[in-house]
Amino acid sequence: MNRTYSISDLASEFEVTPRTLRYYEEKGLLQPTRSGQIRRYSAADRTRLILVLRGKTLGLSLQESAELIGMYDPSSNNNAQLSRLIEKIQTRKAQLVAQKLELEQMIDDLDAWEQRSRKSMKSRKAKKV
Amino acid sequence: MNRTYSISDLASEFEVTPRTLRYYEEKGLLQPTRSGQIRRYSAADRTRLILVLRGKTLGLSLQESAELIGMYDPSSNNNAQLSRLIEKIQTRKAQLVAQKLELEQMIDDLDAWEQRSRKSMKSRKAKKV
DNA sequence: CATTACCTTTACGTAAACGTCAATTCAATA
DNA sequence: TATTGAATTGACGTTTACGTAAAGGTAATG
Repeated sequence: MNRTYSISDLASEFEVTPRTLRYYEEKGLLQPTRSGQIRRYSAADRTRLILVLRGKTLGLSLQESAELIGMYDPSSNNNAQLSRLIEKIQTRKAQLVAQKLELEQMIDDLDAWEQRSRKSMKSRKAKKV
Repeated sequence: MNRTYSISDLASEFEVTPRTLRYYEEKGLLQPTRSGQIRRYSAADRTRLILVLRGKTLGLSLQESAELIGMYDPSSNNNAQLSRLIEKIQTRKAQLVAQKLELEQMIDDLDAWEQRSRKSMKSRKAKKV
């Protein structure tokens, strides 16, 4: 129990390079312990890594991810901050929803345009383009 | 009609610098015409700018935005690509939804922890922390 | 006509997020 | 014991997305 991970364990599991993990440590996102010179990553480190990587797919900077993760420190118990965090996420989600609607509008436009095109082609019968 | 915009028009409207607009042009995202040396942005340019900026808030690179915008070229009328685009957006939205759920779980955890803390404090009565 | 207000290009600078050697160390194995 | 494999620490390089002068053109205005 209390399993730990080597740098290559995590690197291969999450398809990042060791360099990336060291960089994240440098930026305070991970805090592996050392057995001698070698880094040993805890389950907590692994979880934080997951959060950082997810943050990236959501377009957050490492800085932002660091802040968000800091807000989920059970010992600090800062629910107010966590609520604000959720608000942020909701805002972002709303942006995505809006964007999606707009794209659907676009595709509808294109559909309509295609329809008209087809019709006018028909009316022009065999006329060449 | 066929209104155009100066670089500072767009810059101030969208709160970016002229440098940014020139950079976007350099990257092929905008294609203003010239009256003499001066750039004149069309409504189409303005629309593309909006899309680029929105892409940014969604965490897309300029490259990615360029690709997506390219997919919405009415003259190309490529509905299949547009559909793929919508899929991408939906995927991203799903990620956000999942993330939000996870955060809500986190806040619930913290709430529960807080509850327990309060209770144990009660049971210890006036014992100092 | 001189100033002001915008615009231009050229070009070097910068922060973030790693990539990519190079030179070592250390432990396990042939 | 020699080698191999994985790890380490520098340290410089790279890409993206602009920032920031510097030096100059142009048009309207006092």
